Amino acid sequence: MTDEHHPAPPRARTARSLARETLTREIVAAARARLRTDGPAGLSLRAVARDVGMVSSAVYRYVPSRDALLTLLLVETYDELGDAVEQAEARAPRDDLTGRWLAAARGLRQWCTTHPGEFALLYGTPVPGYAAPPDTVEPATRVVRVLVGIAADAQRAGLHPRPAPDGVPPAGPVVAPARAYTLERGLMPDDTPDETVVRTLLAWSALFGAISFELFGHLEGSVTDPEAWYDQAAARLAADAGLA
Amino acid sequence: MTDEHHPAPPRARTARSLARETLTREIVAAARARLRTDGPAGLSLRAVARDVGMVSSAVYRYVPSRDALLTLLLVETYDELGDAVEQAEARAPRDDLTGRWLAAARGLRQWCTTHPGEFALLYGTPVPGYAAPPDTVEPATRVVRVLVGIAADAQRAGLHPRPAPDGVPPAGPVVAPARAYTLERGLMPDDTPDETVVRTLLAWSALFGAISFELFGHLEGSVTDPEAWYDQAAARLAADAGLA
DNA sequence: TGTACATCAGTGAACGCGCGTTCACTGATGTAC
DNA sequence: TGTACATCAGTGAACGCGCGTTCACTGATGTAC
Repeated sequence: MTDEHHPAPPRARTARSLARETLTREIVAAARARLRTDGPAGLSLRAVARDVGMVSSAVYRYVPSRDALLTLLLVETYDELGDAVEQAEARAPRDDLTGRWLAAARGLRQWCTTHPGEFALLYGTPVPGYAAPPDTVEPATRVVRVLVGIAADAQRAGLHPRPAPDGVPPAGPVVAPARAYTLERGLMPDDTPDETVVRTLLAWSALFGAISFELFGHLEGSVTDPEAWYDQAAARLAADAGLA
Repeated sequence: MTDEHHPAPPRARTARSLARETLTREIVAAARARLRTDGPAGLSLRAVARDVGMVSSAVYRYVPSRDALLTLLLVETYDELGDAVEQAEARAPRDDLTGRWLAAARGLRQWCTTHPGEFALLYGTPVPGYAAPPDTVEPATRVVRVLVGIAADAQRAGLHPRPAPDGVPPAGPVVAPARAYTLERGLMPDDTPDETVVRTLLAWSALFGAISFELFGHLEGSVTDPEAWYDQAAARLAADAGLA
């Protein structure tokens, strides 16, 4: 797991290990800043090296390759976003389900709009030639798990989403994998109806659709106050998901 | 408007002008294929030249620069997507509003999933350093105009969306620019309620959120049949927008 | 129908640039005695 | 506390590569008479 270039951090807080930590942080910070200007696909170790005032080969003491840096960024930013959404949601009173939903949704947008480069990395076009390793999967699920938690509490509180519209085929098969995932982890009560699961998934992807449209410029001309528009959208998604 | 390198096409169908047309098409086709493998940000004139069997400088007879090629691709693919959605919607009976909506939504997903490279260009991370010129704006609005058309017919048919949830601030200011846009172009009746406009915008961005999640890999693990899931989502968005 | 000139398509070399990554080297820091 | 050796951080040069774009040139096509 360790090799000569990337040893496990020693237990002693030596000057060297402290310097290593700061410089690693500086490199990651510079890389994140670069995301905004150059885009995830344009991320360059040499540019990052210049930004932190190192010669390009020196960053290889800290990061084994460009792909590894991308992975580092993915994990760190997925986690940071997860933290932001969890903390925003946690601030709302437990029994105010709509309030919790709106808080989570706003926390989500808040983080994304203040970190557009990172948003592009996480939710924009995947970087060609780069395949995210399995360690990025768990951090990537944190946002949707917050939403699932709210839906689960709504289910426990006896609230139910709107019934499926007429003529729609049963949602069971469609949501089976998602249901299995949440049940295995005890994220939802066993008796959660299919409709709740569909609605949660729909609301989740709809929130990201709204943010993606804002950040990628598709609201230009039709929405001048994206924050207010997002709030309107989030409130309706909450109501449709049966949170009130 | 014309210069020595990019003259207006002559009226006569000379061998030269025919060759020019085919080769231009080949270049654009090769560029579109490249989008899938290299991503929009990685689009390279030299790679395209290789693909069409030309020396790199030769493509400058057909396309003045890489940015111009991007613009060409944007306009062509926005228009192709617009055609696809319009035609899909046009095949449904006029008075079946939900049917028209579902047809449009499916046509949208169908085109996007069969053209993932182009989808990334249109709706993924914007290409750093490239600013889309104004001529791309009109083609970009064609999809939402189809949805607005359906909502307008629903309004004319006396159908109304669900009322806004309790406690939500008035949507009027938020949708004012969108309403102005549609009114100027006669796309919606004057008396269309704010709620219809919000719901249409929400449904529009939610559809793209769903497609973006599918194509960019965010449904992995939670949805195994993205087409069926999309249908479920689209049906609910239609119902919530008051189409039935 | 034939010729003379103008236009255009495609070539190949070149420009200056940036990229990821490796490697032998230096000097500083850490560790064991 | 001091010394000897091992580890590590950072340097600078180099590798082979791809990029967008320009330019002088050639041969083929088109047009005017």
